[in-house]
Amino acid sequence: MFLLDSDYKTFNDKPYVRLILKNGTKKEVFYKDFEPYIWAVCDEREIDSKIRVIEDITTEVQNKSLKVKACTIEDRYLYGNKVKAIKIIFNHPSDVPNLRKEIENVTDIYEYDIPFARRFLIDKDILPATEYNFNLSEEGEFSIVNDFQIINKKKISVRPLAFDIEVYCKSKPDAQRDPIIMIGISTNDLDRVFTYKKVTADYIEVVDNETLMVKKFLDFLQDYNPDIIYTYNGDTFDFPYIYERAKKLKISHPILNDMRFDKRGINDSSKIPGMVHIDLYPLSRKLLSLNKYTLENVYLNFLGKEKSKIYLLEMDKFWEEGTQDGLLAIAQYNKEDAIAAKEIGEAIGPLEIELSRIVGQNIFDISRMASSNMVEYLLMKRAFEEKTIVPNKPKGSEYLERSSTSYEGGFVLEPKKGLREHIAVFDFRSLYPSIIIAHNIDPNTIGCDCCDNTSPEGVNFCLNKKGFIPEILKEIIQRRVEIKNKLKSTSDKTEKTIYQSQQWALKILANSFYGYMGYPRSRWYSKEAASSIASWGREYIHKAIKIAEDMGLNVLYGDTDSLFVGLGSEDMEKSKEYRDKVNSTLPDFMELEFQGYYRRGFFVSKKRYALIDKENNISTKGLEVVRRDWAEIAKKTQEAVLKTILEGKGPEKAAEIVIKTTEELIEGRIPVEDLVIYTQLTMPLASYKQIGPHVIVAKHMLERGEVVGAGSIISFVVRNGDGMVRDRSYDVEEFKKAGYKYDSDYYIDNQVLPAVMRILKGFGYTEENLKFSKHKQMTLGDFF
DNA sequence: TGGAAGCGGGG
DNA sequence: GTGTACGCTTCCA
Repeated sequence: MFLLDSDYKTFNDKPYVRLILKNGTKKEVFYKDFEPYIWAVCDEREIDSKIRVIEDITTEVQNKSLKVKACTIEDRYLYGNKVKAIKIIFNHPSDVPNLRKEIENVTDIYEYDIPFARRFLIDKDILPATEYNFNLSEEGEFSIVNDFQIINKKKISVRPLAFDIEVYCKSKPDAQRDPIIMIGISTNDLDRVFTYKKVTADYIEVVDNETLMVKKFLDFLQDYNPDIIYTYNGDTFDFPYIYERAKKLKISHPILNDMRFDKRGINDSSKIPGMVHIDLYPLSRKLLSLNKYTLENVYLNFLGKEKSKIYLLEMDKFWEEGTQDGLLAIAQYNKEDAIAAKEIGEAIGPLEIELSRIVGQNIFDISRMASSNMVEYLLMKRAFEEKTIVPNKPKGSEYLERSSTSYEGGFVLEPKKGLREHIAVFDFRSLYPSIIIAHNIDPNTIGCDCCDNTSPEGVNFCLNKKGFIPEILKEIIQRRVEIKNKLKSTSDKTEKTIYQSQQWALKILANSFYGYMGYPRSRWYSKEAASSIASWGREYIHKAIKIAEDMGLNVLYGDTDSLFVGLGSEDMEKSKEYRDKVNSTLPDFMELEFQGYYRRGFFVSKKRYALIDKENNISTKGLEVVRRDWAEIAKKTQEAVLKTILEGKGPEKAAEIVIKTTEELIEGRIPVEDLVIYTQLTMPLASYKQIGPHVIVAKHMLERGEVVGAGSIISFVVRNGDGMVRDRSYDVEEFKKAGYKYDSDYYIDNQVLPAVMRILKGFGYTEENLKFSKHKQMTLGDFF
């Protein structure tokens, strides 16, 4: 049996930890005797009197009087020192925030903000997604956990389901108005699409109306009872939409009662207890480095697969017309989206499971946690084992102070601009983790007189004192080495997937320790540690650059732990020679790795470059404009420029494209559709202090009786004339109806040129020589 | 120049 | 839920 998910429930004012266990089937069980607690530390001579004060604290909440349950004295460590700590035990987790303020007036407190169910996993040393023997007994209608033992088995089996909905809408989907037209499902057993207009295919099930379709889906979910639900953006779209729509349609269903929505600013989440919802959109953003995170793009770039496309307008039309072909096109698209989500889930899900097993927190939480947060839970688990009290998160003022003090990060070499051929890319393997271990960098090892271990920043770290963080990191690195060896020696496909995910999980964690110590919200924050790590890193990359230059190699660019070297030809021997030479000078634990060869590329400025490999795969960094607040003409022109240069046709050819576009703009030949800029109103109109074009346009639309407000996406075009841009902006309909002419200067100077200049700046072009001019005779010489 | 505001994915 | 939250870029004032 393994733990799939956990939380807690209250019965008769007492908290019970609820565990969802899986063993072929799912079982809900409870743990009775876990008590919420926090730590208090004060001068040892005052312990008894402080305890008496704490035990007397009473507070009223909703006519109920709250008191702490009990206090005990325990031996603990705090910041490396042995202390007698007061363990303050509470009756219920919600008593902690209610009594906390008053206790804080009496003495310093710790570990007051660790959620109850998470605390349970830490203290009881239960790893989710890991096989255990749970000894259960029945008490009335409840299953109670008596005890448990871990079984060392690496394989668990989970039952996934992915789904996706399609909505019929004219603008932004609104659950009060716009119906769901199809729901697609993909599992290991079947792929299915539910809809309610007549269309025939073996995977489609047609019901009478939307209400029955939604019910059918909810029934399916309940009957299939998946362990994991994969969606793409289900946190903020599919789940809330189904919920709202079901409410509107007056559907009642047990699944709806179980759904929970957690709105936390940017981090919304949707969940059904017992079914772990993994939203692949935020995960893809976290794990993959792409310049666009549409399902289509992730599917293509991560799995190398394509799926059928459909335009929103097309979908509306197909649904309205209701022809077999049209409906089939929507259904096919819907099905393939669900399949894509499932396949991406199968590639990423195992990683989340491994992270969950290593960090010791629920898969659901892990899939939504930033990696620095995972590091923190890992450290907290270890701290508990070592009887160490966890440091507090910074309070508001301290957080602000930490945020405002910056330190020098990695070294970034100013790139050699222009087009280059034969580029070898090298990376230091785990540069920062290696430094942390080698130099024993930890908030508690800072400052000693006994060791010769001072960072270029001037901070000394003791090598004789045990460093909590480097110890844990060392174990992670060692585990990863072992797993990579196992990976090499197995040919079993399932084992390979597991090892692959395990080593990926360990790599993510190892690489997050540096960021963790420099992250202002960390419990184990240390600016000295983080800045020292970075300073040692700079030293290593400088040495590697020096070696390249001594070998006569052309270092084109470098950033923190990577180097881009011009080889002059496709000289793999030279590349190897360089790598080996650097490695012979590095300490054992560190290694420069050859990452790849690119036949062509260019560097514009720090963090901005593009490369093309032998298979014509283009990778870019910091260049592309793919956001909706850029007009199509800017995106199109930029893409053409990028391709032209990387294909080796020369920047002159790219410049010609730009000049031609500006000419077409001036002559009014660009269709209005390519000039639309989309901007969302994020607040009520009255709240705006800075009035942008979209705000004015929205006001006009409102005056005309159109429904716009917070959340509306305003599309506008800029008209020619003088004055502020915002006073010349109109929504597309009005712009067309009035027969306005667009402002070519605006589109040239604020859209096309900034987009292409990101690239062409590196080739010596200025805005001026990319604009079409009737009077100017262009020659190559003008450009340089 | 600082700070306000928008972006992202989904249909 | 013992948790109040991103990281960057662009433009207005």
